[in-house]
Amino acid sequence: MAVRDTLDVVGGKWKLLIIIAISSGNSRFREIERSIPKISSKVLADELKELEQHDLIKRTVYDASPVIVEYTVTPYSDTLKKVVDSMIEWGTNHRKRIMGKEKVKV
Amino acid sequence: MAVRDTLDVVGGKWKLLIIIAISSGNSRFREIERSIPKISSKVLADELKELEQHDLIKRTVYDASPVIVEYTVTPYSDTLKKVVDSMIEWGTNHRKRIMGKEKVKV
DNA sequence: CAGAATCCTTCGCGATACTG
DNA sequence: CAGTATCGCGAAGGATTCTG
Repeated sequence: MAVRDTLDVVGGKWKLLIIIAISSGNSRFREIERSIPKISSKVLADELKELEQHDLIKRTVYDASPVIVEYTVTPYSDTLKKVVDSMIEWGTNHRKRIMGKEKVKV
Repeated sequence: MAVRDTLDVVGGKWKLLIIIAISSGNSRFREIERSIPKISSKVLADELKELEQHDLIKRTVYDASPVIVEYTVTPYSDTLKKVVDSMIEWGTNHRKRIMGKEKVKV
């Protein structure tokens, strides 16, 4: 099933959030880490590797001192736009729905 | 973040697959279980409860002997259509890309 | 800063058996 | 059939420390 394939690549707790963070302008490791609440550096490092293997992000090392590493999204990750946008839309709407309900529901 | 809200509700390994299974015409517990490879009855039971709490599926008990229980998707679950469709589309394309190794261009 | 290494905890998920 | 009850593994995730 196709949905399963998608979940295998961008499922889990962090991957889409990381892609969003990078595409929002956070390119440095610490920037990404700070922009995602509650993520640890170990988890971030692990996830970045997987995303790079799937060609969804690109890691570039600049030979400075100290060394500078930049993460950017790849053109391929743009194909996830529909997925991300639909999830943003649904989540936004769902939050409104929950908010409106709690004053009526027990 | 909105995506996080969406992941909290339909994230994880099974929830979207269950919704798809039910909306595809599987309404009985064992039908759903059989239509989703590798899922166990415990996991299915747990997930069904959560989905019902989020008003994404409806559980109806018919007083027969033996008792008949039917699961159906709710109108609210239709709002997930965009999410599901975009994931099906992406997963399908991604599989082609993996198979063709570079043949499928973005 | 950008991670690697290590250790530890949580719990999602699974296998099996059993009940009404 | 439609679940529940246990038991428990393994992996995801977390905390801390350390290195270049």
